[in-house]
Amino acid sequence: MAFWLFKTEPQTFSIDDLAARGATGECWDGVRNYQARNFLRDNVAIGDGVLIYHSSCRDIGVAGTAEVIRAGYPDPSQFDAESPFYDATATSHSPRWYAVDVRHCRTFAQVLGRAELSAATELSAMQVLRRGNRLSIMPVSAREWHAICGLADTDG
DNA sequence: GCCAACGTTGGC
DNA sequence: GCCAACGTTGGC
Repeated sequence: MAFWLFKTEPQTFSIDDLAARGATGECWDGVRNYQARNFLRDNVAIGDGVLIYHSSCRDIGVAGTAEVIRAGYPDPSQFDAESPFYDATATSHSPRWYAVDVRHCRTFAQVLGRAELSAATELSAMQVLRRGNRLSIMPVSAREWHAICGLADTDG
């Protein structure tokens, strides 16, 4: 079992939106970066844990957790001419972009902000905390995962 | 709104 | 295949 961090802008799709999807979960589509695509296509597996990270908003940070319920498959939005994620160069025979499905597990009492995360020694090397980081899908170590769950448990 | 950092594009 | 220009991301 592996752990991941997925970024999302909550004004577009938040942890509450994910929670509202219940056990059905949500297709995590629209990822248009090759490194992130490769993770979705090749590495993200059913049962993996996902930190839901809110970016570009007032309360930046880890908002809760989710679980992968479907591994990588061609992102349907690349074939949808009406979608902002449409990619005319992609074909069903040769898809370019991938998605996974996730379902909500937990909403933290408070969003764990960057200052709080940075203060934890176990999280000193966390990729999302690195300056200039722009990856929207990135691996998280088991140690980081457990440290963050621990912070959430003792928070609020 | 600013600006640094990054990924992508396109001319050569 | 290099690399400068450009557009985007994302914290502040």
